[in-house]
Amino acid sequence: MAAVESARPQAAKLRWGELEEDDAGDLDFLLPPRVVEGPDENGIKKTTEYRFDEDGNKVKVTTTTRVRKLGKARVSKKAKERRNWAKFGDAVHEDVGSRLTMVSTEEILLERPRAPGTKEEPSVSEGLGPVQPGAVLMVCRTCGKKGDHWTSKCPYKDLAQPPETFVERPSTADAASAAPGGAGRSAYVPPSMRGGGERTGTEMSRRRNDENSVRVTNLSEDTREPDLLELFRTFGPVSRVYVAIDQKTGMSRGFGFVNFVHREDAERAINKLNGYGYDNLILRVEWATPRPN
DNA sequence: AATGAGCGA
Repeated sequence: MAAVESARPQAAKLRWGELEEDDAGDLDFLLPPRVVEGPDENGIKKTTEYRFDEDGNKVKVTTTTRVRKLGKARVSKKAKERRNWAKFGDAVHEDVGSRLTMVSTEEILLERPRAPGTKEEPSVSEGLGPVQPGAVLMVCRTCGKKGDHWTSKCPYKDLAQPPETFVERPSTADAASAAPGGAGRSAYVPPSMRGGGERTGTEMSRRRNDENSVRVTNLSEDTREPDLLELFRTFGPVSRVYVAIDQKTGMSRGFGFVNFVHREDAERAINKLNGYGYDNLILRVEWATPRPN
């Protein structure tokens, strides 16, 4: 660095990036200027320039390039073919060739818990008689009843199939998605649970339920709940799947639980899948012992 | 080898 500065004091004014220049760079003024010819009618451009090579010898460099004519982009055969397709969709009403790209007007409906602008939970006080102030948040997550009892005290909590008499409880999956925010419980339907129909009466619940609970261990670390569901649903309606996740790492802990609506299905699943090779590992499938609360 | 999270007065 010091040597450079003493030899060529003006280099001190250069920024570090400019110092990266080839040493000969400073002597460029000794070279003839660059000459560019063309491009001619064929798009051929010739450039003649001079530089110093690494040994300090003057070298003449001529470059010939073909310049693509403006607006004459190369189009692949396939693309040309596509241009001859008959117009379809919204483009059938367009003049041929007027536009190659159409803006889609297709409506895509997104499911969301509550559409913006709609009101939240109906007020607790409506029609429920006297409600303790401060009890507004007391909504049973099992039956949806407000201001009456906590989930843990729900009279229906042990019922596999909640009675149809539940207040404000949509009885079908369709009703659940058609009335976002209106029901007493979350209207969100996980993707794997959407599209009701077949599943009537076997509603998957996030709620813990120890009925017909099957413990699955020796799961590979990338087995997720949908995978478990796929595997076990062939035995009958599954009310819940759970894969234990390490809260710190977010990784599977290698075990999970599957709850069946019917005990016989659980039993068949255990008999069939215990010792079953899945994702390079041998599954262990057994009855789960209920966890103490 | 291994037994789940959330959701509160």
